[in-house]
Amino acid sequence: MATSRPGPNLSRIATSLGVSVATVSNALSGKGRVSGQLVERIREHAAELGYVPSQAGRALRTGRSGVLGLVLPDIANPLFPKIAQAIEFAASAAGYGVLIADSRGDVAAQTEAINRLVERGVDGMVVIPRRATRISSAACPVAVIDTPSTPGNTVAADHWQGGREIAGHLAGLGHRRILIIGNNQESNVQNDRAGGIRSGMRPGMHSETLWIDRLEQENGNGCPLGLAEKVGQGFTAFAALSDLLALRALTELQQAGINIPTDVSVTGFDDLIWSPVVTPSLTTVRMDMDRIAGIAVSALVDTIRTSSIREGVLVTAEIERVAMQLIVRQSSGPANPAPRTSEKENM
Amino acid sequence: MATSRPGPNLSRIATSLGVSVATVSNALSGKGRVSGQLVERIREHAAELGYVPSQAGRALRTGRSGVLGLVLPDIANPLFPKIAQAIEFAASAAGYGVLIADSRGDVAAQTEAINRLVERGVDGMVVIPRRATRISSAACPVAVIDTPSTPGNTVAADHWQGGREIAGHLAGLGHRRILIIGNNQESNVQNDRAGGIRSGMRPGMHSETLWIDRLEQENGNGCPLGLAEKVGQGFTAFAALSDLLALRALTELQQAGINIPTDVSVTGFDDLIWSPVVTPSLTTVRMDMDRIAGIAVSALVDTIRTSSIREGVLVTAEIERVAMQLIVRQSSGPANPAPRTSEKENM
DNA sequence: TCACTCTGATTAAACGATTAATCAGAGTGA
DNA sequence: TCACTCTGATTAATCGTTTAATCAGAGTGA
Repeated sequence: MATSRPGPNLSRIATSLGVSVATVSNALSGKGRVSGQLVERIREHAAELGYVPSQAGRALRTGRSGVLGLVLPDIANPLFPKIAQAIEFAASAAGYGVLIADSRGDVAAQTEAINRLVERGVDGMVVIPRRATRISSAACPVAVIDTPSTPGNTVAADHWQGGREIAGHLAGLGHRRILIIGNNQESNVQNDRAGGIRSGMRPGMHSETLWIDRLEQENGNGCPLGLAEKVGQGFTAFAALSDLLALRALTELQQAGINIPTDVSVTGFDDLIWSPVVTPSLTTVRMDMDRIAGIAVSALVDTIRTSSIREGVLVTAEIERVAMQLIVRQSSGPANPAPRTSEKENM
Repeated sequence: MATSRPGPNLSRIATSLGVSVATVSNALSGKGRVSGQLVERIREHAAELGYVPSQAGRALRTGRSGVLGLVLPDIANPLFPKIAQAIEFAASAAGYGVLIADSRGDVAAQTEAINRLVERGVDGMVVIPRRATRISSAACPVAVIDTPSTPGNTVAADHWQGGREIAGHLAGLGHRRILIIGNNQESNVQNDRAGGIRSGMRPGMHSETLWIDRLEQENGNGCPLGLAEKVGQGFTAFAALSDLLALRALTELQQAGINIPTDVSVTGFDDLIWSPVVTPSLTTVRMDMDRIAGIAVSALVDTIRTSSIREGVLVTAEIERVAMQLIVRQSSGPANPAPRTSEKENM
């Protein structure tokens, strides 16, 4: 129950040096008027005492906690490690801590998670929204990372352009019939990626889109996608809208005895952890998460600094879209004019 | 710059009701002596004003922030989503927030991350340590989640037993020669898993262990593992020590024209997100992260409640190991007495 | 009636930092 | 010398909550 004081505080330093707390505070923050040598002495002494300012005291006085919230409604998302890492890094560099909030599940839980963060006094938050939900702005500045086409988006990877990269790459390899494999038609991100692919196709090319969640509603989770059949229909390239889907396609095709990239090509999105190490390694498109996180966080921090306290605003950044980068690996190759599923050549 | 007051505070409620702040505080926390009806009135009024206690004020007074730190030195780890989700859920249920800290890289960075958390005033932290590092306990209670064989471990999945499950499963399918595929020999977790597999093998069974990092030091990252050759040497089962490695093995074998599970079996660990959806879906062993997180957090919270402030202790829990659960899917099947790599049957 | 206890409330002092307001003293120009 | 400015420091209030200490009043037993 004891509320002892573990570390030294301002007043300890002050009395120990025979000056006032205000002077110590000013010296350390460099704000008031303190003589150069005194500043020196105070800083030195503070350092040697191992002084760490109390966030609680500061927060109480200033009304700012120095903490940002990170809301990831789709936390099972395999992109999470990258996102969390990038946000934490950027925030930490700006002197902020990162409080995570997960809403397992529905939109109500997302709102609830946001409220929890607000109650904990975050100064602002970064939200990667659940598919197609709008953030009714909370009681603090909010930066949204989704996709440039989403209204209210702060900054995001240019998924549309990423799609064009994929289309261009496949077109250059001579592919004419492309099957786009998506998960959920509600997802802004996936829609933009698919749209980008379609818009990047050259005359004479044809695409079809397969949305897996529909298929799974009928046939159960993890059901076969029937890709071998698609190969029979003349599709030579499978452009998945995420690396997880690409992996699923890759293994299903391989299991059916179809060789990649000899028979057909497979591409993904995101450059997730397994993409470089599967066989064949996955051609994909990478987003510069560090850059995106950096922009989001610095825009957020700027807004926090300039806006009055507890104001709910959607943060805007100068750069709203960050280019994606095509990573060509082994899973894509020249189009095979007539791939056969029944016989195959080993190299 | 204005330090305005966004929400109502204790004194607002107090004056509005014509009572003292202390009474309001007591009524809301149920601590002092307040008459039943007054408690009722105060609670009601607080609720309708939408009162939210200031964490800063409380933290300053009590010396507790209500925040736990989560240190994940190996944040790129694909297990991260599950861990973070489970910890956040458990902490949130106990009334705590979760501050994340990532140390990209070395052990020094890990220490630095821990310090950052301490500076932010966390009441305790959960650490998933970098391979084989010991946590020199910080200035607050620390719960460690690694593996039961690690000294100082608080609670963890029983990786050894998980290994035995795998061994038993493969033995039951008639496999006699097993190749264990690990990543890093320094990892306590992987060593325990491998040890469990070996200890669970029946007489007449034989195993060999392939550590990938060595291979990659010579041949570069993402190099082939030469598994087809191992099949030629009579190995019929490949027991990877993580699902990522299993995936790598699976695709390499498939690409070499070896059918799974007809020719050989592949198993993993962790039941990561892709395990159910690849073809063939992956037989693996799942850890009950929710349970582990629950135990770790409640042990941590208990320690925080009872110990005096800022004391650095390694938390211990009653239950130290949590059983892993075998998930049998399609990637494992009866041993094929003489698998051939050059020809295969499609079902 | 007096001394005492018990109840239900209030008072006031923290916690640690920030910052506006104040102040002492030195220097300066007329 | 006086009025003024400038510098370098101090004083004191404040943020919102918790909690030990205090207090007024009612009830009680002798």
